Amino acid sequence: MSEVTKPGGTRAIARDAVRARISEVALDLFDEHGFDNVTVEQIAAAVGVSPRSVHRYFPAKEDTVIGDPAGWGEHVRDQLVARPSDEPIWDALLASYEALLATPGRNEAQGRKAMRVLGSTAALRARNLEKHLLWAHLLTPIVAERLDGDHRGLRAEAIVQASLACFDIALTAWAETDAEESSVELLRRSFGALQPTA
Amino acid sequence: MSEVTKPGGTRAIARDAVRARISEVALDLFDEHGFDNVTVEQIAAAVGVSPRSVHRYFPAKEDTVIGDPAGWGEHVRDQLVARPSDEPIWDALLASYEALLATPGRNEAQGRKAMRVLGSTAALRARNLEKHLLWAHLLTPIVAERLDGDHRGLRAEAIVQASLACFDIALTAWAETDAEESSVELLRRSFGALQPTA
DNA sequence: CCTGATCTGTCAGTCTCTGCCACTTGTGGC
DNA sequence: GCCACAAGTGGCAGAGACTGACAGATCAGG
Repeated sequence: MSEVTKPGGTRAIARDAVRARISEVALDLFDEHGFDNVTVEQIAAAVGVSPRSVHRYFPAKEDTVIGDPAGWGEHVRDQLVARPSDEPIWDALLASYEALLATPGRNEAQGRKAMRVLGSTAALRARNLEKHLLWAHLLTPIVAERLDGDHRGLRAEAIVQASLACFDIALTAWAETDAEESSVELLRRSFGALQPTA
Repeated sequence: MSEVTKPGGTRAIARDAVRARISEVALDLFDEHGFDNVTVEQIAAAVGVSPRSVHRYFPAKEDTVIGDPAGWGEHVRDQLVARPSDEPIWDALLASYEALLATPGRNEAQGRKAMRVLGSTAALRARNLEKHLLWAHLLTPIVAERLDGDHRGLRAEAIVQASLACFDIALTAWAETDAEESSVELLRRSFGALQPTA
């Protein structure tokens, strides 16, 4: 994503800008009226393009909120593989997620708004689930490699899914509180709930 | 559901039968051609009713596969509240899910087919997620009551979501294997993955 | 048999999403 | 500066899921 001065770049720049603008306008409308009460036609009108073009930038209405899942998933995976192999698996996962949350360049208010809208609409929760499944596919083999004993595949899947659940709960809680607590703090707390012994 | 000879019951019986028939036919079609490649019109034609009637029995196409989530969720909740209050929370949850899986009157082949179709389609996974959220809303307050210390709400949520993830993973694995292992066995194993210390 | 409630089908309409085609606009070569 | 080509855009038509309204059919109970 975002090459360094790609040949013929002005067009790509314009495209990215339009894409960001659609996403921004859509999020505002969703936050105000609710996802289901806003039509693609309204978004298009607010941005100043045709409904057809909105669908060219975003295959589905939900994608205006979710964004690009694959990129962040690979980021988490890279963090996880970089962890020392003798580290407890839960610590490694927690650290990987923390690195993601600590990534700069993320607008706090915008992020909260996105999470709020996301949590309040079934269609968006569904898209978020697909993102999690994508992440799980990336993380599970790595986790399985670090386990001993039988049934590593199943156990790795359980661990990854459970950790993703914690991640989600932490972000949801973070979106609902008013900046009183950091997302990292909430993430650690939800992770801690699964390990009363640690 | 299914009262004992409800007054004016013949109509209710017919209704339940038609409902079951639609669900059965739809599941077969989905399993053969894929969920997205089967239209409501085709299901209606195969059953012998109008498309409008199919939507009368099932608000959404996905509901023909998922069935009634609320009923089973309440069943699990009842199991959980009946557990001794000094039992470790994970044991109580495991036992509650086990009781659900052990419920008789569930066609094994039909169940596997439903889980197989469910796992292979995004729209159905989404509906399944909504079921889980419904269950989570029922179970979380009960779990929170059994916890000590701070942040019981968040911790209870993490525990419930993680346990539901285990439940789902076990059922998915069960649907993919060929009757070699019982669903209860797989459930215990996935639960065990989260408690290496126990 | 008749009355009223329930069930069903048909029709029209909304909304998301997808091809298709024509038109405009920016890009690069000459 | 001009021109061919690619990329972006808009309008149109259509599929498919779902909803509301209306009219006819069906069945329980008096």
